[in-house]
Amino acid sequence: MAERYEDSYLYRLRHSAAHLLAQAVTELYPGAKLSIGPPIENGFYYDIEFPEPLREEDLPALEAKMKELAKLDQRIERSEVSREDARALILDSSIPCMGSEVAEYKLQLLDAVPEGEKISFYNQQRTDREGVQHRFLDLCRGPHVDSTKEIKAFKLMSIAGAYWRGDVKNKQLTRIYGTAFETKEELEAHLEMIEEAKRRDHRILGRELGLFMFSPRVGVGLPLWLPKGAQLRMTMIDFLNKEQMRRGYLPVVTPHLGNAKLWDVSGHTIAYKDKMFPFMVDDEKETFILKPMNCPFHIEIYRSSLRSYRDLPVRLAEMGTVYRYEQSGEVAGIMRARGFTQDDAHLFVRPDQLVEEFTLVVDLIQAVLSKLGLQNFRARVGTKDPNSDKYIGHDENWELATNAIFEACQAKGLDYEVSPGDAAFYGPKLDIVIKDALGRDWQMGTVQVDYNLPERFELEYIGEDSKPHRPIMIHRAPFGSLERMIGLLTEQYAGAFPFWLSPVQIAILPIADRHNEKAHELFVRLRDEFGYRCEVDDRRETLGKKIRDNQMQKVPYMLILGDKDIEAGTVGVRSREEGDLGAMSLEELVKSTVS
RNA sequence: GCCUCAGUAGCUCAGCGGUAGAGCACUUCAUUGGUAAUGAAGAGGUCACGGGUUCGAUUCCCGUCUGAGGCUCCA
Repeated sequence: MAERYEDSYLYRLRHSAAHLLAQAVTELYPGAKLSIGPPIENGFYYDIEFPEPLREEDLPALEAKMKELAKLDQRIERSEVSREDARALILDSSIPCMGSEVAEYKLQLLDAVPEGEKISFYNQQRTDREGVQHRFLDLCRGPHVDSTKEIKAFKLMSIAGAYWRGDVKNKQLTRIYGTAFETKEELEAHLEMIEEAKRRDHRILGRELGLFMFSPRVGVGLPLWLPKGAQLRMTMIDFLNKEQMRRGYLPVVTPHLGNAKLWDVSGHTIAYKDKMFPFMVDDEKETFILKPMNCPFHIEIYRSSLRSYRDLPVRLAEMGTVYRYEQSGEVAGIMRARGFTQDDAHLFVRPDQLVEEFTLVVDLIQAVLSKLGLQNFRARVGTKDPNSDKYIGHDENWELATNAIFEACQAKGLDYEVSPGDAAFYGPKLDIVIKDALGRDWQMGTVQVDYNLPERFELEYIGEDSKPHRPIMIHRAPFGSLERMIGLLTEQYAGAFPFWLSPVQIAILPIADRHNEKAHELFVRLRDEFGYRCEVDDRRETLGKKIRDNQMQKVPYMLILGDKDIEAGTVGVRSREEGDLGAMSLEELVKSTVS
């Protein structure tokens, strides 16, 4: 079994690098208040309150100071002390980096150490050749490496603001991000990997491949889909619709806005208000809102007829475009837009169907992820945070719902982690989390169990006993959103989508003008007889130029058409991955090659 | 919303107190080409926007907008 990162030498090294950073900060910026500095997935950070704002151009000097301090070969030593002694140390202004002026956060951290737990400090010190004393002492659980000289390969990456203890109400500290590795080679490789990831950034590829664009004249976070991106969406929608039809889903279509009263009933106008676009009040004094979710509309459709227990489950599906007023700093290209389309559906089920229906949804999600070629995902069960009051509904229903999710995951052999506080405000959920090229987590598919909206909207079905009963709702979106999924897939494949997804599957390249007519005939055949998405590149350019351009557009196949081919009744086939495949007939091409 | 950074031609970027430059893309001309860029010419910019400093601002300062990386929040 592999060693856990938390137990590794690298983890200790990065933790010590964070201390080294803090030591450099205290020497260069007296009065800086230290808070916390942990190792993280790809490096470390330290959160610090500076007397003057720190700027990015200050980082090289800090890095140089760190190098100098590292070379001093300061021994890093642990000591355990009593709570009283810890307090005294933190307030001892004779120690560099300590003293009452800079103790604010360290004292709070000390108070947060649970009673009975050991309190430890890590100390590193050395007098340099000029006789200057260097010392750094930090309240810290550890562990660390033995000496600062082990910290050789590191780099300070960036500066960011971060709220003390992650709470917006607190002061914002300056977070310095850095990374460290055991060797210079590993550090270089990591930096190279980041560069590579930037090259496959979905925003860059999205423009280069003609998938989507943004215009400030349209508005923040509102993508415009270009022909090739729109084709990609349609292909994904077709695929999902077929999967859903096989599973008994029924299509519905609902408007983009509706009467706010609906959302009063659902609870959105209260719980979700700051995420909604400004309300629209018309002459009749009716208020309309742009829908941030599709649920209330689907609920109205459910309510439109009297439902029997025999009718359930009712599964209403819609590609529903919703609008959420994300804070300006939160929009992120297509991954986090203000208008986006959910592959949404709402399932109205009897209590005895809940686990089975949830299981079928998990099955659908697994099928979708597998078809899209997404293997590296995590499943996360978001449960209620017992300390928060943002949730609605009864505790016993929350428990029933949460248990149903666990049961369904176990039935489908889906490994999951539990994340308290990640539930929706109306119920617990199962989320699929996938990393992008830069290693950032994105929530993709989601399934949510909801006892609350059926209650608020007084949903009913007539049971076997001819009495009304209350259904349970399942909200689910296997992609999560089309926008985010396309962004993720673009990075995943670096723009080279699998054949079935490629906006243009086959490019036909006539060599000279006199081949254009045949090229267009071929185009029509491939489109109408075989259903392929094709393009003819009849620009007056050389073949080499056309090949290069279509290769950069990541078109899976190019068909080259010249005198030789027309005479022989063949085409020259070139594959995106394998290059020139030689001449073949159309039948050969369709049968054995294109896929 | 907050912290840091950035905004020069459609795209990628250089320049930096004396009113702008390259490559690609675009247009025109020549070339009709066999597996990753044919050659030449031309056209393109209120240097994001608004103020200020200055004889003079794309360049320095302030504000706004937009984008990026984080934080908070989320599909």
